[in-house]
Amino acid sequence: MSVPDHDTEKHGQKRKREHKAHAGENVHIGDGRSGNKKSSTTNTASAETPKDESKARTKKPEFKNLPKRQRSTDVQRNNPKKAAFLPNRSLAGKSNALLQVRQKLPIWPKASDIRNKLLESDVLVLTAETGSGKSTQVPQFLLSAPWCTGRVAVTQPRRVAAISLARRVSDEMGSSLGKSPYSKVGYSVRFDDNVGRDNKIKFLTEGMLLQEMLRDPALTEYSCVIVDEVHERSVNVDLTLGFLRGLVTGTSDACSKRKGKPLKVVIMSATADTESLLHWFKQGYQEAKSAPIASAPDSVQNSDKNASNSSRDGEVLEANDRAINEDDEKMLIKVKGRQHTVQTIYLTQPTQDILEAALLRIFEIHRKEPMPGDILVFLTGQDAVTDLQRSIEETIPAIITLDSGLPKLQVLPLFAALPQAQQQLIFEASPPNTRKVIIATNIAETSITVPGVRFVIDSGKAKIKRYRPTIGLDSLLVKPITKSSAEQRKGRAGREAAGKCWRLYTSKDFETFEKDTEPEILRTDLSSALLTMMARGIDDVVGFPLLAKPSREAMGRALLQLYKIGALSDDGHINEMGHKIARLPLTPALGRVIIAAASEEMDCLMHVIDIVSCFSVENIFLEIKDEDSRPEVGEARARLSRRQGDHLTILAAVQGYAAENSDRKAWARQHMISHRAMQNVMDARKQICAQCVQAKLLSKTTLAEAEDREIVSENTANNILKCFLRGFSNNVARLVPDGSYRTIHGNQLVAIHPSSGLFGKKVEAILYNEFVFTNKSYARGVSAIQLNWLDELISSEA
DNA sequence: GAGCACTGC
Repeated sequence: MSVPDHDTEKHGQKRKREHKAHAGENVHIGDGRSGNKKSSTTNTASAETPKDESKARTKKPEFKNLPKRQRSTDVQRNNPKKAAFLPNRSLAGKSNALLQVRQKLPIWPKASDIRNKLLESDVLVLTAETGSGKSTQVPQFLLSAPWCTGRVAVTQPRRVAAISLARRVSDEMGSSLGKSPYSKVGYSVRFDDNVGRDNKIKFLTEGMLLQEMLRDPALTEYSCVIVDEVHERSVNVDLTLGFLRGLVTGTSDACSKRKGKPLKVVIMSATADTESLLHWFKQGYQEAKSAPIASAPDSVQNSDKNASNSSRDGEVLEANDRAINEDDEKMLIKVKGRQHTVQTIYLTQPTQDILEAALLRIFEIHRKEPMPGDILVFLTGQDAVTDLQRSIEETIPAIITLDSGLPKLQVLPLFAALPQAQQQLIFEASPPNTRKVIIATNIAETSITVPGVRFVIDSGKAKIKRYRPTIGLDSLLVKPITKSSAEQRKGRAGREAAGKCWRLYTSKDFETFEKDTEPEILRTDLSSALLTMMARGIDDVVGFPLLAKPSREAMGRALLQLYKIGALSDDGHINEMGHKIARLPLTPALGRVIIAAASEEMDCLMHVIDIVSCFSVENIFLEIKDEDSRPEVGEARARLSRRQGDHLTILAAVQGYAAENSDRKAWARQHMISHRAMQNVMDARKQICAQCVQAKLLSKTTLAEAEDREIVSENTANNILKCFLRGFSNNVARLVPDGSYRTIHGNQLVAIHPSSGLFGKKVEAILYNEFVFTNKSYARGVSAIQLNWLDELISSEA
């Protein structure tokens, strides 16, 4: 199997490369536009390497809830040669064949129960374990409901999941996908909108639904919103639920725009605490009943609870009463999954050395457990993964000497920063008589499903990011996982057959784990979430219904932050600047930088967009390892390096990549820059440019002229950094006499991260993109600035 | 001298 690396570059010369490419996401390109016999792949992928094409761009489509056998149709789609031979009856034929499989899913017998409950109630909470088929079947069940005159939306936390589920459901329905005529199923994710006029079901990311609410807060196009994977509790899902509660209970201003058409909300989750979810919705109905006017501010609400209800629709009130009095059972459905049994084995004594324990366990499994059966090990991070990989590889020779009859071991690391081609290896069949050992971070818990796993080894730990509002610092530390997370990891052994899970902790330790992972909204910088609310008309962000209430401190810090960048007026309401920032798919700080760069005085928008695009995707720089580094790589990198620091170095990298018109992939390899990350940067750049044109921050002519960007002058370089200062005025530290850096606000000690070009350098002051505590407080994405720029900043604000 | 995982018209 060749490494799927050389996918499209030769072909890419001819077509505009940028808008297609975000490897790992586009499950397959162009497919949506022609889900029928004329395989779309012909115009994009190299016909001679169809498999490589699909693999290069695919993190394995994740059919969480479907048995492996069912995935075969996707293989056919991925393989245009094969697909070309499929007769044209394929759509209907495929759908019929799939029906038999669907009927065996645990969720299948629940169809009428689900429909009946939604006749009575607008809200339904459905818990279903992995393998039940909920994500694919429930949307289809609802299409025949009498209230279902509009679309059914299904939200997903991740883009790949939204796309692959849409494809699966369209197959099941005998429909083509997306924009093609008569297609019943579409999807909408960032960079890839594939929704057709006739679509009845639309899969979309949570973020995308929130975006749609900006334009249509009442979600008038939908009869139902299914919120899937709620147990993951992303910030976006919590915001989504808040808005949906307002819509179903009638407290949202937007309700009247639905013109009496009901909105049904189905909340689907694997493990969530269903009682409290339901309780929270009922509480919403209760509050709606006592609130005098839709979305009245607190002060008004408190003044007279029995004041006129006349402004609200009588029907809504009736529905609310019904909901409040409803028996919980009538709003709840639980479905068993179809997982194979997994035996759990704990340590009898706690261990000090997880890697050692994992190493022993791996060889123990390898000697005693039958083949086939791959091993999946969950560790905390990239370092641990590569350490264990090394130990295993060092130990293998000794083990073989002891027992030469053992099967071989193939060790495969898996973490997000790993180049795509290497991630892809886990999906490839291992050589005969070989057992795979996949050593993974949390990426294998939710984002990537590893096939062939029968044995799981769980370290019981993960790195968790947590924001500290008091000092504006993110910490990224190793913590014990939660019970639900441990169950999730264990379940990875039982997807294809019965399996075993070794936990590298005692059952007593397990009992000390928290039940569920703390919702992200409680451990993140809230400025983005609050701006999202405000831009959608929520005046009283403190009163916005959230399943988990962040601390006052965190809210206060975020509001202050928004005020500081000028997104709020003095009275605390969102202003025009805030609205502009909210429209950009960026953090508020980065959005503010964009606005600053568009000013006549600064005039460096195109450059700033390049840098901001990089900060909004993963790290573009690959690590140069000592062993394999070719001298020319070091030189190529050095040519990109800029003395001012990382911002301008990144700019040089993006410009170098964008200017390369013949072979960008080779350029990326030559500079040890991630091609995949760069494709994402190009997508983001294009999107941000388009939005800047729309917001009149950028004229189309400037955009067109900017294709060859000139060398950055000293003055422009300074302006670029001054723009970043606008959004990141808190992220400034100055050199103090002992040679360390301390923050201007708060006098915190800051070390320049070793990945920075300014590492080890002493400059009067630094500006940085991120402040993260790992084993020290590190500044990442660092540039040198002049302290007097801060005075300029203050005087220009005044 | 070091990087859990996602998302955004």
